[in-house]
Amino acid sequence: MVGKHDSCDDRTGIPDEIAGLRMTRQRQEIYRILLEERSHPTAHEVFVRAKDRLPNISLATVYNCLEALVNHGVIRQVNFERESSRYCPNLREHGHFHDESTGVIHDVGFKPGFNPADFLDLPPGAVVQDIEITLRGNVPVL
Amino acid sequence: MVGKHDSCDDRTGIPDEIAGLRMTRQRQEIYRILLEERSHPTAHEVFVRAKDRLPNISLATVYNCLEALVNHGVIRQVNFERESSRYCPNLREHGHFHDESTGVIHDVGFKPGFNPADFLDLPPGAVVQDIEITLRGNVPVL
DNA sequence: ACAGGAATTGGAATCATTCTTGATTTTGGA
DNA sequence: TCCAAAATCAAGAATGATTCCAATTCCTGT
Repeated sequence: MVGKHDSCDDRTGIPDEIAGLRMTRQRQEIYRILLEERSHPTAHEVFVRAKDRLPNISLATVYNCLEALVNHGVIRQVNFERESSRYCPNLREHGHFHDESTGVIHDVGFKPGFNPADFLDLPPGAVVQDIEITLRGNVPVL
Repeated sequence: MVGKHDSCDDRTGIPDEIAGLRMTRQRQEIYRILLEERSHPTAHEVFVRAKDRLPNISLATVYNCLEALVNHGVIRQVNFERESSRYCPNLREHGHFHDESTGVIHDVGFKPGFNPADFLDLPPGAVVQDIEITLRGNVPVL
C-alpha cells in the first residue's frame, strides 16, 4: 500500500520529519501517544503506553525522544513543583490549572492582548522571553 | 534593626516562636540566612552558610528546618524547572523573574487588582487557591 | 552493498530529597 | 529542681527521576 517514500508513516499518520527532526518509529509512537493522551503524562507513563506497540523500547529512549521533541519545539515539557516532568503537545502559549480534587491538569489559554507587564511589577527594562503560569485549585461540582 | 520585643534570641534577633513553630537554634539560623541572603538560595547553599555558625549542622537538618518553616508559612519554597528547590522569606504574593544573563532571580510583585481570570481562560467555575508565575528573560544593560 | 553518523538500548551513575534510626534537647508536670 | 514524654537533630541509607555510557543496530547517502 503505502511505500516509505512520502511524508507519512503507515501506522501513526505522523510525517517522517517534523521541524527538521527525523521522526523515527519510536519518536512517532511517543508523539502519537502525547497527541492521543492529552492528560500531560510523565515519561514513565509514556514509557508504559509505548511498550504496547514497541515492546522493546527502553525508558532511556523515551527520555531521549521526549528531549528531542522538546528541543525541536514539537512538544512542551511541563513541571509542577518538583514532581516528574510532564509532556504536552499543545504549542499555543498557555498555562496550567491543576485541579486538586480530581488531579486533572487543564490547559488554560492566555486571553487576547495578554501582557505580563500589565499585572506584574517587572524589573525596569526587563525583556520577557518566556512565561510560565501554574494555578492550583479546584472546580466545585454543582 | 534589632528590635527586641518579648521573646527574642540573643544572637539572631529572631523570636523563639513564629507562627506556632518553635524556633530552635538551627531554625533561627536558617531563617536568618534567608532573610539576609535574598538570592533565593538552595538547601545546599543554606547548608554551607549555616555551617559558619553551626559547624555540626547536617544537611538533613537544613532540609528538616526548611520544611518546617515552609509548612508553617514562614518562608516559601520556589521551584524553577527541575532544578534544586530554592527558598525565600518574601511572603507577599509574588512571582519570579529569572534573568538568564546574570542568573539573578528577581521577585516580581503582583499589581493591585491582580486577578488571574482577567488574562487567563480558566475552566468555568474554577476556584484558584494558588498561583505561580515564573518569567525568564534578561535585563539589557544600557 | 558499504561506510559513517544517528538512534536505541540496558545498565550504571548522579543528584536532590526523603526516610530511618538513634541520640539530644526541650517542655510540662510532680 | 527532676523526670518522663515529646520534639528535634544528626548521619547515613534509601529512593526516584533523570542522565550518562558503552555497545549494538539502524539509516542515509554514495
